[in-house]
Amino acid sequence: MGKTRPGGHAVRMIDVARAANVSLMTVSRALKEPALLSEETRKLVLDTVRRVGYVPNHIASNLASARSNVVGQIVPSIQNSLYSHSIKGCADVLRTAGVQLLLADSGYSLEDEEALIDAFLAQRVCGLVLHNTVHTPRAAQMIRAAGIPIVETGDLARTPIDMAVSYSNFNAAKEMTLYLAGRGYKSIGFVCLTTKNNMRARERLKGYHAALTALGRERNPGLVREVEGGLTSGAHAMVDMMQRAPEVDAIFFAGDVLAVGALFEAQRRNWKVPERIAIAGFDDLDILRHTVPRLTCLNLPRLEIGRRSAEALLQRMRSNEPAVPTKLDLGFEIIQREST
Amino acid sequence: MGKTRPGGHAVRMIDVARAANVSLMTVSRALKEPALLSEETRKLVLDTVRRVGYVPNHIASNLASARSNVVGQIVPSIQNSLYSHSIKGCADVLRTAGVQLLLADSGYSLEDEEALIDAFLAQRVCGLVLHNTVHTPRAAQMIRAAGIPIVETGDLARTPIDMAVSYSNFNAAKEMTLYLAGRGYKSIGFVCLTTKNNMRARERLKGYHAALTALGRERNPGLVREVEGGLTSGAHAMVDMMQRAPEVDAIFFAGDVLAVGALFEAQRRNWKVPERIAIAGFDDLDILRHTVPRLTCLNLPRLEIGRRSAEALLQRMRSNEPAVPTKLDLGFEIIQREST
DNA sequence: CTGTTAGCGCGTTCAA
DNA sequence: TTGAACGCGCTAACAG
Repeated sequence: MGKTRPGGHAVRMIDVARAANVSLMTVSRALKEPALLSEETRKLVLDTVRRVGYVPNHIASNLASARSNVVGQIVPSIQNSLYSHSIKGCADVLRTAGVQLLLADSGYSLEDEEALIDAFLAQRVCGLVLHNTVHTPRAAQMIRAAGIPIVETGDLARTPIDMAVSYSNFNAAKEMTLYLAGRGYKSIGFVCLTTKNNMRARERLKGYHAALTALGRERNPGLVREVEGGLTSGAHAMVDMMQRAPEVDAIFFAGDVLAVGALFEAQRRNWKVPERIAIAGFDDLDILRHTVPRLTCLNLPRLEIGRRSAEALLQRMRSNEPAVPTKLDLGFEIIQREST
Repeated sequence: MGKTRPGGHAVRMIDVARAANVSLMTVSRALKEPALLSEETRKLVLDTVRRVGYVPNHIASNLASARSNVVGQIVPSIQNSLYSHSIKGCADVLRTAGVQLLLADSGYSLEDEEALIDAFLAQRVCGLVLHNTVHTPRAAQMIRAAGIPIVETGDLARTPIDMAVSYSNFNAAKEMTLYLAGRGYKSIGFVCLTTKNNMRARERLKGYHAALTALGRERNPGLVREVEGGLTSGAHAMVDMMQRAPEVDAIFFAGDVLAVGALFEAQRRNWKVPERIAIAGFDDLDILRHTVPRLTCLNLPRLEIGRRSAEALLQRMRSNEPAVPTKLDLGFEIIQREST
């Protein structure tokens, strides 16, 4: 693709050196190891750098030093606000360390993820953050072969490739189900995203089932729905479930904005929440705090996951320690509001 | 930062060449210009590439060819869903061209934007997308000096540094105001984000005023509020305005989720919308289609702006044309719903 | 069609 | 504290 400078020649380090009447290495040091130079020389060089408008060439620097200052992050969807919190956390921490963020979304596809990992490795990223704990065999193998630190988020991987930073979808779904039971709901419905190709949804469903088992309740297929994302899906799932299983008194929407969609539908139909039907959501989206009634949900450490992932990468990069697999469970909390 | 391969040596192009018993250039060509090779050689090389697990080193490639395949994008906020649509559009188009996206957020600060531009130029990005039409003098000068294509979005810049792809905030705000007047509202309030340091908010306010002038109405400071972002701000602004200027019959919330916050507040207070107060929003957030009542708003081509920005960059990169300043106005539309 | 030569801009290493 | 030589992994330009 594009020539870096169609318009002319960039100022190189050697140009600065000549302009300041020092060697190239002195310029290099003034920029990277200023302590090694006399104050006089350092000042001269840095002034010259500014005067001639020199912009360091990290790409050459990276090649020469066999290091990189770019981290790659792959999320299922850039537009989904849940992931943007992780991205933000990651970007913030990386920035303070002078590391750049290469971003891409996989569209929930393992094949696309593999292609992106390929591309990122070709860019010689010095670390990787994946919102995924399942990968194609080739992807996993490439990452291992690259020997760079990598953090898997999105769920607590049983056997991380390298490191894992997340909460447990299983536990979160289980605890919320138990919590609803504790508030007296006898027939708790469960709605999640399609579990096919979505390990996180699968874990949540398992957690729901585990809670039923713990409660000594029967599984009832009529109380479970797998749907696509979106406000409309949540609305449909609720209406449908209440028709086919009229005994349902609470629904736990374990995904995205499903709960909000259901709540709006209830408003439209003038169904009282929680009297007629109780609703609980998964993520603490901003909006859940402002609906009428406000929605009970889980509070997941999305931003913190991004931050801690970046920190884990940076630490591993600095201390060239061997890749000791590490799991970091950041937990979650249940937020009680008026909808349950 | 991190060594690229703490664990061992990467397979280089020369290793592939030796394994396949050809010259290094033949490997390079098999990867970049396969048409130049005999089918036999090409197949041999590509097989070897796979067999030895070679991952191209774009960083070396970029250095040698003085090209880059990374585009940088800077948005005010990564978490704001408005911008994530632009990011998505940009990322999608770039991906099909094999170009990567370096992302960062400026936090609405010009100084931070300047620092990021610095960092991106050091990474030798081959193009830049900025959601901003105002920059520090040094930032603008650095960009020009770098000679790379750049797209400014977020508003239609009067004099773009290079190219501009956007809608006009001025026109959008003006048209919506006129539209509300056309629906019979006599006293139209206006709420926007703090205009200090925010050219887009400023343009919207100007558009509102221009509409009043066109309508032959007086400006009334009691009908204008500048607030911080957030659902709560919208709610407060509405309540406050209705107390101090009881004649207000419609409020145009020209920013973010302000309108949603106001609507929720109205629900809480049992104020009928639009009978007691009409509410119009700026962006067509997903949720505006699902509230009760659904919200009238503008539909802005956020995704398309990202896509077209990326396309503009790619085109400029391919044809080494001189930097002819270009403006692309993608327009907007008004979506009438029940709230007005 | 394939190979050879000469760098890209910088950091590492060693010498002064 | 400073400098010179060499090479990172790859591509451009030219030769065969």
